[in-house]
Amino acid sequence: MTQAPGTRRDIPDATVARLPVYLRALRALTAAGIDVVSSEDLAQAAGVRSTGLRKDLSHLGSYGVRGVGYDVARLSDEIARELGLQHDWAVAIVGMGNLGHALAAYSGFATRGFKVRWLVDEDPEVIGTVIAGLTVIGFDELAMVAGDGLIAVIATPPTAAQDVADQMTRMGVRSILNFAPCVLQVPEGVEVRKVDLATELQILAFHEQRGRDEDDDAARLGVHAARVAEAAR
Amino acid sequence: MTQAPGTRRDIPDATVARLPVYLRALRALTAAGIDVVSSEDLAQAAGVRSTGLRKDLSHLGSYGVRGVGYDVARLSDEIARELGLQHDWAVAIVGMGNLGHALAAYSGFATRGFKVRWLVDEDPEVIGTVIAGLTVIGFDELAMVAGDGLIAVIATPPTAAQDVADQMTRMGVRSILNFAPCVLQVPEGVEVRKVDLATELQILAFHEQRGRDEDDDAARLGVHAARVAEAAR
DNA sequence: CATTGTGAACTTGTTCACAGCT
DNA sequence: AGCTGTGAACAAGTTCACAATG
Repeated sequence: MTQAPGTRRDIPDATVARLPVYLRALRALTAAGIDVVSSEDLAQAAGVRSTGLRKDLSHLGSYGVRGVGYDVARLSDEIARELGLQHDWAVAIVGMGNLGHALAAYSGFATRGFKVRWLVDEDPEVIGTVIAGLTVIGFDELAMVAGDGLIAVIATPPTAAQDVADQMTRMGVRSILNFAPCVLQVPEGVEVRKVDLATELQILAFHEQRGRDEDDDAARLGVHAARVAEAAR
Repeated sequence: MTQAPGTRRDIPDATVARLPVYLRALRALTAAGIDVVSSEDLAQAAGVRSTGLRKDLSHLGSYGVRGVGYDVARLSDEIARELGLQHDWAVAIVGMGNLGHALAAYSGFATRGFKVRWLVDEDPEVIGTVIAGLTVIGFDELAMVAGDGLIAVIATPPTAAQDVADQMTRMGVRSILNFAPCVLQVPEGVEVRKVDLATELQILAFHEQRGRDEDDDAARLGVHAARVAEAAR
């Protein structure tokens, strides 16, 4: 079986995770009026190495010109297409606490392919109130209006998160962004990504502690002065 | 040179990133009154495979008992120690917009080893106001009070983020959690972790689109009925 | 004898070196 | 001449199979 036209040339997960970053950098270049960029410069802007960038882009096909670089507009389109961003995706935010509020008001979604279309809560006190121009609805109402391809953002307390996930998957949602600090159990085929603030801080704490120990080692070895000098450029 | 006591047996990054999840699961077990757990059960709770969990824990040392499992309290302590969570870490949140507000009010930090100690903004209108029980201060004031080991959370618009990062690193901060959708340039030795909401959604969009295409393929191949039956268990 | 801990096999991701184009 | 695209080497991470052991 050969590669049919339009067949998924499968792109490594690590590459997919970087495409949004490239896209953002490309959009910034467009805004700056730059329309051709080398892998070296784009890599710099995206915080990766040029050789890795080229390998990533090679998975999408050959859109660069040797000796010249990449056409910014063309590459943007190509990446956007690959990520499925030709049209906007509808997003439902569930859980209207502090975080839910902030997410509802966050302007960064609209410019990057997402339309917050529904705000959901289970508290009757909250249902019906208007947040950031949208009326908060309950699950039953969401179940009636939710279309295909809806992306759910869970911003509830962790105790409620699994129940919310169950309800969402039952109504056909296949993509979930989970802000609740807990592991979600979902049926196969449902993709969950998590954002866990405390976890991120704990990872930083590990490195902070390690850095400290290294400083101790350095001091013991008398390297400290050299390091300070270096830090001062 | 042999492994001195207390020397960094270096733990793989991938393992470090999972330790917080294990810790959370262990704390939940403690709360439930369970004091011994098998790798199988803990892995389930943490959303990983038992064999991977055991490999991860093996990097910390041997704290399990063969034929029995792990002592929940002991393992919790061990992981907390490894992450440097014996004492709380001070956190400064910079940028008091929507997101900054929500983060300042977020209760999930305190219970997991972090104390939000400073709220920072550059707007004179905002400086001096009280948010979640803390008075917002300016950078100059932060520079005077900030001690060693401070963790900075950047919740400013992307245009301000690099400047903030520069100021923070200049005052000795070595750990940054960046919520602004941009790449930060920092000196060597400074650890940056980023949380980018739109990026996460774009990764989900990729999988959502791919799932859709696969459904199309399946339908074309007449596999759809089988899949539906399977999904219904 | 159930369960941990681990070398070895495998898979995925990154870097290097350089051939291939324009 | 300059920059992309890519196979080959290397490194990191995951899974497997099973020996070790309380």
